[in-house]
Amino acid sequence: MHQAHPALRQPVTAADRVLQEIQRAIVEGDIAAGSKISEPELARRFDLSRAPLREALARLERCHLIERIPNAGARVVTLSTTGLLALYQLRENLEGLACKLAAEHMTDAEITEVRQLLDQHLSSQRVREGESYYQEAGDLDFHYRVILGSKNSYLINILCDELYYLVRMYRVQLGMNGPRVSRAFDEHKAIINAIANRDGELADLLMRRHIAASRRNIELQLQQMGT
Amino acid sequence: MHQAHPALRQPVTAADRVLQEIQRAIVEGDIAAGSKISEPELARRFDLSRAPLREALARLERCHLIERIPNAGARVVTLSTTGLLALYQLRENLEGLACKLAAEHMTDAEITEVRQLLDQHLSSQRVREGESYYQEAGDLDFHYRVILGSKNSYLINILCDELYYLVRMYRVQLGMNGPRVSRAFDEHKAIINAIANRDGELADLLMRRHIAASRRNIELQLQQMGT
DNA sequence: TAGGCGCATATTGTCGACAATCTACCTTTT
DNA sequence: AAAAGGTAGATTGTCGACAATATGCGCCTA
Repeated sequence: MHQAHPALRQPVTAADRVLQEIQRAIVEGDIAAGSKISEPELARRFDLSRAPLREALARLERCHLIERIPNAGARVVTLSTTGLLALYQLRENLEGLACKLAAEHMTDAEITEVRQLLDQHLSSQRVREGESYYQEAGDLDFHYRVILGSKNSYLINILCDELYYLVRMYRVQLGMNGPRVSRAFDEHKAIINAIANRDGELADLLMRRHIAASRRNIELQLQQMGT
Repeated sequence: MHQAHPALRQPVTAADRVLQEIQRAIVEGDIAAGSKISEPELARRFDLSRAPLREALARLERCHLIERIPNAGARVVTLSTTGLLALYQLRENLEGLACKLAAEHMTDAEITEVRQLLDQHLSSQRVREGESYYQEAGDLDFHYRVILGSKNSYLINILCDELYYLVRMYRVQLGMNGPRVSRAFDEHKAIINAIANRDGELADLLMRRHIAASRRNIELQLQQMGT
């Protein structure tokens, strides 16, 4: 049997469990951005020893949610405009590539599934006008599918395991709901159409634009906050 | 003082030291590709306890040199054609992006340094005609500089910390010396020229071609080995 | 004889304690 | 009074032992 992707795999070890809990806590701001991580404190809080906790911290560092300095401890990352732009710069390129590869490698069945997913989103989105969480979850779901469709394990690993938690953290903590909801759906549709037509070049272009639009939207919000 | 990049930072902790040793051992095939990793054995071999060893293993997994399965242990990665192609596919894109960004962000001083580096390589390469190791080291050095020049920390992290050990492993173990030595130098020159001219688009294109050429070279060698 | 079950062994995951290092406050000196 | 040094406290890094899980062999059964 084919091994499920690590990100989707359910936790089997104590380190896995505490990793997911801390990940959620950091992403949702339950543990404040920029705050110092105390190993003894977290160990007490989650009721386990420091060994599995440190294993979890190592993986948190891997997905850029914390930064560690030897003998000095770990801090939760601080969110910044420059950091966000650097992250989206990379996303634009990597997800563009993912689209191009998805156009080559996705099966017709997988494409059909994504289309069904979008139809689902559309109907549920009509009901919950502008409710940001569902939009976000749906958006991430779409992007996940396309990324997995690239069939490039390194690319999948980077996007799904290492970058997306940070993307979500920015979205949640800077409140990126915005008025892009319905427009994003149309863009998703156009992207999956290009993939279905096996037009990798177009899919690449559309995805880059899609993410660039999202990035501009974020920049505007940040600018307004700054004033 | 600005913190040096992790990859270049000298080891301060026992886990750091053993990480570098095992990294080297795996990359150079001293620990065979595909072989099982025994924690107790390695702990004895490097004369430390399993705690720092496991820390090192976590980081080895991060740079794709080993694969771990919970409760079942770790194996050194197996080298494959499909894996190599997936890796280079990503490199092409990411280093292309790095070039584009380097054209925007590298200082004139940094560009001058890279040019001096290339001149050094050229002279030392004339002496050691076709000696593959030095070529490789020089090549990596050039790529490192350009990547750092992108000034995008996420991109730097992915390329220098997560992907390059595996690239080196393929190069060393599949013996990628080849006749591309002098041609590669010319390509490097062209790339740094484009960066110096602040022509990001061209630098991107040239770097993609440069890596694609390297990839085709590898494919040929693999094909010949397969027959 | 082939296949499946169960136990012995070995390996990984986790724990609590100790050692090494850093941080912060206080003292001392110019 | 400001700066440098030292010391106490806390935190991280490392260790050895125990618990939980997987691997492999022998045995039993069909």
